Amino acid sequence: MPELPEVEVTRLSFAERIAGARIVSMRLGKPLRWPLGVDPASLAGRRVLGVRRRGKYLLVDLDRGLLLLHLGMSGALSFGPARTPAGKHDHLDLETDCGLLRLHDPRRFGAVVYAEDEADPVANKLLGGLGVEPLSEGFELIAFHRGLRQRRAPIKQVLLAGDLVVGVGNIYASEALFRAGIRPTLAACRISKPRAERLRVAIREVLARALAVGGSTLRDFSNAQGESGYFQLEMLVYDRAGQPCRQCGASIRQIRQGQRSTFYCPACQKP
DNA sequence: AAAAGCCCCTGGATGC
DNA sequence: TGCATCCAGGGGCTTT
Repeated sequence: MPELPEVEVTRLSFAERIAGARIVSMRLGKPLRWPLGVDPASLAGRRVLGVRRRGKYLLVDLDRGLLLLHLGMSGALSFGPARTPAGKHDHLDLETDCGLLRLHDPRRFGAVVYAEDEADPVANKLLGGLGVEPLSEGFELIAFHRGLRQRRAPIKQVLLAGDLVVGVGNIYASEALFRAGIRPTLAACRISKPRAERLRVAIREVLARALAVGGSTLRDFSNAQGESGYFQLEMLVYDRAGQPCRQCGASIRQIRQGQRSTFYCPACQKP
């Protein structure tokens, strides 16, 4: 479910409302990807300062320590008045005096991890190897092209790896490569500087557009206010195997790369 | 160092 | 209706 736009949309939908809230209690459901790393009861009484995002992680800053949240493949957050008891897939309930922050995650690839600070070994292990933020000033051509040049793997998989640039997942990798006219199977090191610039711009535009329309809701994504996204209506290649390219009419192809589906137009995207 | 595979887990869609 | 198989928006870890 959640790539950078969905995570950011989620953050924007509750960050201001939860800022300043006092934690009343914390309840965990079934195990997520990693243990919390602290006694949940010890967080009672702490104050939430704000919510930041790094890649696909949300960082909930407390007056002491922080919580790292990851939505994995099927996670979604909600924040508001607690109106229903925790369901079988609600694996985090953070009760505050401003509302209940709840993580719903059927597949449990998500995570809730406590760290004293970002230098904490636990936090560093998760955040330390992350690449540049694609929507930041720091995402510039020279370093991006230099990074691509030292990778022989297919460009799609380099984008997904997240150590060069973060936040680009399976949907937006296919979408950005289509907009850049680049075949997903092309070795990253063979992308010329002008094409790298096209790709850089395409990544920014696709992510910014998805963010602006609330992300993509394929199955069940919704932000912390329960609102769904609409980028799926604008997808040009993802999940469109066999359908005509919206640009040239050729049949969209689907292939497997690293056990993930990739979609592209054989005519518009050059090897 | 980089790349390729393997898992973690549940549920929905599809096929027989 | 029941059951088996495949697929899904991620990414850390282990092995080449």
